[in-house]
Amino acid sequence: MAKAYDAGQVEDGLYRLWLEGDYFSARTDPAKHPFTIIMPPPNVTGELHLGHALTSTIEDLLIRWHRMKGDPTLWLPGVDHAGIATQNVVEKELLRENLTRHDLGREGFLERVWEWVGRYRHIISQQHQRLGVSCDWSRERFTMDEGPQKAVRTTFVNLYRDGLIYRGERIINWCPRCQTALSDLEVEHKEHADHLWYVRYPLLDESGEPGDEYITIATTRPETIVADVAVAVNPDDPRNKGMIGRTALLPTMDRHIPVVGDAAVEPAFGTGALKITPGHDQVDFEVGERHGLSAIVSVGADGMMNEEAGPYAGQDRFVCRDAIVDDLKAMGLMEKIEPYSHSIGHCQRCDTIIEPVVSQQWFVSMKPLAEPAMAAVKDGRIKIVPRRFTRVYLHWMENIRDWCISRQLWWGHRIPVWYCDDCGEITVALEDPSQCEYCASGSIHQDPDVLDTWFSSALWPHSTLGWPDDTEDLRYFYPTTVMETGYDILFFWVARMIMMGLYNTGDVPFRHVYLHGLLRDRDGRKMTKSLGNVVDPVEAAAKYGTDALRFVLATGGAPGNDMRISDERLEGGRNFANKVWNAARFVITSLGDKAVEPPKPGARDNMALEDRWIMSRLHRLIGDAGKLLPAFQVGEAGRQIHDFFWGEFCDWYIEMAKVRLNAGNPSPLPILAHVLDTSLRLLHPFVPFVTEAIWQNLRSHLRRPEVEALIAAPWPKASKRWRDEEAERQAEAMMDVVRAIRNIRAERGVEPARCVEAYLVADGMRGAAEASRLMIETLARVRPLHIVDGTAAAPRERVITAVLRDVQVVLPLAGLFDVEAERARLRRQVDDAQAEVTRLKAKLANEQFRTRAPATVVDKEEDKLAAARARLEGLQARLKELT
RNA sequence: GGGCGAUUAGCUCAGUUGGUUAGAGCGCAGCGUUGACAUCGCUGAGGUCAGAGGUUCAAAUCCUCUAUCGCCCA
Repeated sequence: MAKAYDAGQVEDGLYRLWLEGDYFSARTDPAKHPFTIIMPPPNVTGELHLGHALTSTIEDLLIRWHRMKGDPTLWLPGVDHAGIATQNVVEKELLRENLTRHDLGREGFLERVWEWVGRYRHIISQQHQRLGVSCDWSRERFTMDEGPQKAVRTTFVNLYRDGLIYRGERIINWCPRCQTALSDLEVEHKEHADHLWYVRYPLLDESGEPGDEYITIATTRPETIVADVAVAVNPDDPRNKGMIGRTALLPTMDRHIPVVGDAAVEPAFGTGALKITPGHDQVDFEVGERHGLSAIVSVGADGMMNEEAGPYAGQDRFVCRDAIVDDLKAMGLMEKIEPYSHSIGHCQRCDTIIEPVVSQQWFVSMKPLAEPAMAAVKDGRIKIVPRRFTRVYLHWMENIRDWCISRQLWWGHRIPVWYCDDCGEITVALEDPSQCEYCASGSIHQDPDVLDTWFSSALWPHSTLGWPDDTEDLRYFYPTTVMETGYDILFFWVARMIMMGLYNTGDVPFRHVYLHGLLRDRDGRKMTKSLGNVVDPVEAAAKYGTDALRFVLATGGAPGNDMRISDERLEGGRNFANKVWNAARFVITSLGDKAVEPPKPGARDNMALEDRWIMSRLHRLIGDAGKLLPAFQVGEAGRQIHDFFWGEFCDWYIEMAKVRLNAGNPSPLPILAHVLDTSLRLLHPFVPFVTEAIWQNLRSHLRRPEVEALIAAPWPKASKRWRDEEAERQAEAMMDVVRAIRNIRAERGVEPARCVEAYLVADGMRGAAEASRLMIETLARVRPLHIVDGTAAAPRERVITAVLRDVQVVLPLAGLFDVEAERARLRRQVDDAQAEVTRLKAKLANEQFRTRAPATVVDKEEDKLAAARARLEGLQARLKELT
């Protein structure tokens, strides 16, 4: 084995080993419950980012863990066609050839998109493999595959026939740059420092001519004045009493518009009078409907003012704003302009300011779908981790609004609706129809629009398993076990999957939702291309090793919390992989050509103290990991395994084992091999490559290896028979002795190579001390170590003493002895011990504590007090002798 | 306007049913190179767990309020 772990050297080969061993393929076993994860499909737009790496790390971890537990596992990978996003990137590519999609035509353009898809699907799966994902590639799906296409169309038809999909004229969010309608979720609201313009609308007098009176409205959008159809005031607002029923003259357009009364008008806003523009505002649209007002649309699809804008036609909407403001000023109708801050919708994709506009689109009626989706979470059929997101989910569901699903794009699932050119009726069908289902006319044309990408995503957990067909996979793997994704798409995706899963299959799509946090750069900023602070997971994996990246992602934070990623952290991950590698290198080298059996708990009483200790610690760890992982506490589990491996196995056990090995005693070898083997199993889901690489080397040293590769090795089981409180207590005490001696040596500046004489006042720990003599001598560089009973048996003059919980250490360092230093040292420790005793005495003197606290807690405190007292007495006696 | 989260060592973060002398990594200080590992080891310094009340025998952990930062929804 190489002296340092070189990830780049081994990763590709190991992935091939796993592929060739066919470990990723899902197998059904009717006798067992499967563990299933459907991978959130990355967009086919481009390359994976760190968020994908986090997703695949956690999912791979869960999958590998369950696979080792012996559960039939399915991890199904896939890719999303990502309607707008992909259309945008392909259009950008065309632009470099000075082409638009219109130059190619719809069919030609789609050909180009499919070329793109071919290229990027490949790149994405390569990148995933680079990250070590053990998903079932034979079941990989694309949202535009035939199966998912059929699922989309079936769902649309069913919803339509159930009256849950309808076509209507509503205010929708229009992106003038993407030139498509968007759902509410695709709009990001941002605060803008803007203005509030106060505009006077002249009122007509009895003769029907504009008189001296006017009504002043306040608006943030003067350019839409051209589409005003009314002015509204609150009927309860005394300021505008008498206005209702009158007629105003619309500035710039000279149109007569009524003043209406409507309770929706907020009297506190501006002047209490609102301009009503039903064509470009949600609230105004509703006011318009109540008052039978027509809607005028004055902004075109491209964001330019249209012919309804009269003199302003052809101007950009914001250019027009300035022009109208100037004109109003010139007409003397601009009363005042105030600074005003409000939030404005932007296209999530391209950041263009959204134009709310009345438009005919297809919608899904959400309320009936939301009800069962809320119930599924409320009654626990679906559990969301972390739990706090349950409320966020329910709140959104309770206030759900209809979902605009049609997109004016070319790339995506075409809406399965045909319009009859003769009778005007609509045909909605699974198979492309050749004639109108009402009048049988052959003159029909399909709706040109496509569906929101998230419509097909919503079906993903069942469409990937074969729905609407009744497939074996669907029957066995659905409902799936875990949906793991970022909390930022809880509404976009998770909520909609629950709704559609229930609607289509009658069952929930998954049992658990695990939401991870967002990744940020070292300064806590969101990673974006424009900031240039994006960490490329493949680059990071290449530089530090895939395991390093995975370990940091898996253990660097807590569920649902955002996480910062930095080179320092990745270095830490790399160092850990190297540590594991080197510890293993030591064990394997020590084994030579031997093969060993795992230790048996029956033989425990004849084993060395440190052997019993590490076995006890190991089984405690297995037990803890076994509780943390099912609770999705993957970070905590990983940290505990890490701490055990580095802090106990490497720092102590291996060092202790060397003492015997160097004396020609091979008895630690089975323990070394077994603890390493077990640790590798526990670590494998976190750091699959380095552990597999090591295990391939270790395997021939195991007497009966159950399998060919670690990926398929059984997950360790915790055994009570290995738990040994006594050994833990004794071994800890002996390690404390080593630490105490090292501490004194460092403090007194004893040269590292020099051995010192030491006395260990062992008393009740005599047996452990005798057993640990050589260990203490070696690790603390002591020679000789005298083990004695009672402080009287150790020297008193010019000695440095450490009083520990159960034992005392006495170092007769005559040459380095300094009375003042020793006195100060002891005083500090006496103070500490005194404070501890006082604290515990007070606690135990409290009658309430004794009666109300559980007996085990009280006992524990009693023990602590006894130990603290003994220590204090020892320290005081020692201090007295000094003075 | 409503909701959620964060606030713990110089920095980044753990700490899930309340019971530790509050932990880790990085950084810092001192020491260390004859075989597992300098991608390392040993030793050490460093925290009134944002603030104020409260519940409790016991609070970093539960409740209320406040402050600062961030996010979501309207």
